Amino acid sequence: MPPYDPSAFPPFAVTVDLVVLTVRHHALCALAIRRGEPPYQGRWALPGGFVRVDEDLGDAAARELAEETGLRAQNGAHLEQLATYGDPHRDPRMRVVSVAHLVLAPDLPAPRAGGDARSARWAPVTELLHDGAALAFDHARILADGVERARSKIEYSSLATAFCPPEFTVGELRRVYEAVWGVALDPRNFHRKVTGTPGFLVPTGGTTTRQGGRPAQLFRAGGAALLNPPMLRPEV
Amino acid sequence: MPPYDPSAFPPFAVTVDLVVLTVRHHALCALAIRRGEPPYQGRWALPGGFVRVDEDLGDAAARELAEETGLRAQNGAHLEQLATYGDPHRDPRMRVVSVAHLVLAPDLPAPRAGGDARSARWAPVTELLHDGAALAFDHARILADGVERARSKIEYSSLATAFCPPEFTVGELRRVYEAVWGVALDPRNFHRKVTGTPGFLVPTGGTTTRQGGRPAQLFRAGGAALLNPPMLRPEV
DNA sequence: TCAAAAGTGTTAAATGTACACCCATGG
DNA sequence: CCATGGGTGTACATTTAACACTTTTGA
Repeated sequence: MPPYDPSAFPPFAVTVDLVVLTVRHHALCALAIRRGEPPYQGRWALPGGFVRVDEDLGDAAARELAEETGLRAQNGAHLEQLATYGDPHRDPRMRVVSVAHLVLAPDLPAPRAGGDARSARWAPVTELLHDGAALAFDHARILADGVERARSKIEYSSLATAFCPPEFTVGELRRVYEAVWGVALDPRNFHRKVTGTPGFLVPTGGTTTRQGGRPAQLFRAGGAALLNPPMLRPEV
Repeated sequence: MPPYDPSAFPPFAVTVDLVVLTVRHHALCALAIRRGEPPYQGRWALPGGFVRVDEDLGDAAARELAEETGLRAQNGAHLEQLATYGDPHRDPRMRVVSVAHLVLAPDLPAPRAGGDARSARWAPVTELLHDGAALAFDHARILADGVERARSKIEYSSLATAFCPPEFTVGELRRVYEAVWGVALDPRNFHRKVTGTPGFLVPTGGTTTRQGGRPAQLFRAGGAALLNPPMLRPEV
């Protein structure tokens, strides 16, 4: 790396953007914020903000997440770095490099953006990625990358449990997979598969009938991060 | 995203670092550059440099790759973004955010760094990640992340062919998998598997005896990016 | 009593694994 | 001739996929 010559390499602004995903009403949804000022005033965008001088990237993402949603990354939600976007013209005001992060959260929280519920909402990703939605900046691309990451990662990791409350049933977990992948899964084979994968689920002993029908066992996420064997996504 | 207030958010330097991997002598190797100046003078580091004002991140990575190795990303080599590292103290001089990229290249090229071969070399990753090696900055962590990405990605994508010359044999491809994963694979089952995976390999019609023994068919990489079924890495 | 969701059993097909065996070359 | 790597056949174990069937609740 050559010595730093500020005149040859003007500085950049560095931001974090968040793809916050959850499953609501059997649909994969993302958190969107309505922009109150130019550019892209009035358009929907991903939550995000500037990284502070003394702050690591992951810390900045966690801080923005707490500020915009009240969610704590500790508390069930999963936070990981997604990718970095640095097209010279992605922001018309200046040169901004944005480190996008992916958050997977349970359905519980109601969005709040500075206390103004009208300017933040959960929207189905199909809607946000539709041609007419026209998210601000390159946020459609970032959202699409985040959704793709989530779709592939629940296949070989235990991350699908991050979409569930602390205690959940096999059926609830199955509906997460169905919503994220957009397919129907055989409930009987799914049950055998997840309960047979070591470290994925641990029974809490309790049961619930909140989904109707016969009482279902309650589970919480086991320690395993990687699933072996993986969940198989039905082919396209 | 709030308005940009430069006094509140001092600027960052943005760099790209490169994890350039190849397979030489049955070992997974990475390109290392010896630092000629402080900090970490005399220590080995990953190649990299500052992103220019009007340059996208991928373009900066491709440019650095060409400058430091003569490799063109077009020509067989594979280039993808890896991850971004932004710890406030990762560079003692100033706040630097580095967007690491991963390059997979065939064995052919001899390293050259500004024409000085003594200051650039291919080193086995086991050696570079050994405690005594002490790569500069956080480059050991970046290299480890790149190796892990390569190990998992050749499992479900056709990327292993990026380590091979334009035409290669099944045995040569197998030795790539063995070097990257550090395991021995059954040559017979491997042959059936790769030739049976649609879109992975297309025969060129030629044969070669460069590995000795019976002449082997030559193949080139097929169009498929994702392997279905995936190659299975033998369990640990 | 019925609908709904949970959970178990069973079977056929597909896939993975181990290894015996033959093939075609260079030395 | 023989060592070396290339390639095919085959048998067995494991996994997947489809679906019949039983269980336990609330309405």
